[in-house]
Amino acid sequence: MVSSSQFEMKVSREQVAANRRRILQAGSRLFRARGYDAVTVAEVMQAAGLTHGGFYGYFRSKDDLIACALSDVLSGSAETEIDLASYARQYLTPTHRDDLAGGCPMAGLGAETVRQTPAARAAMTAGLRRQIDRLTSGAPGRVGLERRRAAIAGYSAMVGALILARMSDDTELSEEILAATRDSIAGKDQASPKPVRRRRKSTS
Amino acid sequence: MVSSSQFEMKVSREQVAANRRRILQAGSRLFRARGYDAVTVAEVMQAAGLTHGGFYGYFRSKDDLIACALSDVLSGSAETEIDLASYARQYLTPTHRDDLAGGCPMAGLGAETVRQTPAARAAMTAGLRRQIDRLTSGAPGRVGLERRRAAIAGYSAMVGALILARMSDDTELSEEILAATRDSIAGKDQASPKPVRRRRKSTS
DNA sequence: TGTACATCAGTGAACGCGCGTTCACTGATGTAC
DNA sequence: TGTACATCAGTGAACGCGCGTTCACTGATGTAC
Repeated sequence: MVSSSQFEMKVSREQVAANRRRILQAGSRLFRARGYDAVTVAEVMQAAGLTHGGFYGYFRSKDDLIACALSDVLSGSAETEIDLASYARQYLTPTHRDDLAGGCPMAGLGAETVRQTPAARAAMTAGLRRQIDRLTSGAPGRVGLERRRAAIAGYSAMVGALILARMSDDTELSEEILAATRDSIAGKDQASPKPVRRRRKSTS
Repeated sequence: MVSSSQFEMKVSREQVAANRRRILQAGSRLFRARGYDAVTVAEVMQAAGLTHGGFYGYFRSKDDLIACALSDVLSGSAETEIDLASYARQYLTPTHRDDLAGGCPMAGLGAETVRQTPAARAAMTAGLRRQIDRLTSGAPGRVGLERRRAAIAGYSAMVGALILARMSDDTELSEEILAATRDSIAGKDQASPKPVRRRRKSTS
């Protein structure tokens, strides 16, 4: 097969790219909401507006989709720094807790990803590394190492608290977990150390 | 059916009770190691030394086993208090990270339990509540509320850090997460505020 | 103590269902002349 | 510009497999006389 001109079939290619994007997003949302195993290839395709048979024109397998969907959601700009305190204040909210599908992939899928493909774990690890870096620049501390430690411990607390808050079947306990961890990171009494820097609603 | 004397069939009943205990323990370990969905009823029974058909003499369904197994592992003595700092020091270790089957159920199964039966969530919530109470008495702080907040935030950080450390495919990052969170809770420079009080190796 | 009977924990084959994956086909899009 | 042909994204039926669950059966344990 001779390689075709790169301007042939322009429209089709855009359509295909758009479909791929829709499959990735549908997969990402469904996986976060219900876990890897419980989500069906057919469901993902239906959510993307296609039939299940076409799936293998886009991905080699369900595992491939998982890895690609993770890479996709987690690939944010590594540049922008985030203020740890203000991030915690938006992360540890009932809104985020109840938004499984649109919420943080680390909290929703981190625990299950240990048993996934190396590619899936690699995608997650890369996302985690990026997130830590972004939080480090906006963390309190004199030295870089101190800020990095605060970022790691703070992010761990956020992820853990969100998971425990989601798990609890008692609303009061659930909200207590969010509030306690939020206050512990962002400071209940002490004012936020830096002016709040707004980020997108609730992801990675 | 007339209720039989409570001393009839003594041996059989003990055998049955022992088998039930073995099934619960095998289930608990397998679920923690591989997640609810990936574990087969037949596998659990084989691990308990039985064949799969006998399962329904012990439990009504796989979901029933999940709830009972969770209740079983999480039912520790609520009385004993735990020192937060020393608990963190044994919780956030590579040993615990690598011991999926014998490790903390909250870290291993917490995230997946959101989508489980009400009974499973209730068992987990009860276990979490007990754990928070035990950690509260051994947490730093002047007032009770302050100690409780430290216990919740500290435990959240432990669970989150263990999950993130397990997820990472890079050993260096994984151990950095454990160390950073451990130091953040237990104090790297400041001495532990209370004498270390030994607890069992690594559970709940 | 000995013998016939009842109970019931445990066995393993079988059933039904759902899911990942395959494949022959369709029909719209774009190409060649 | 118009017509015949090639490509290939998408369709939906079908396949195979594994899992939860059921069920007729076995055989050891304990009971009754």
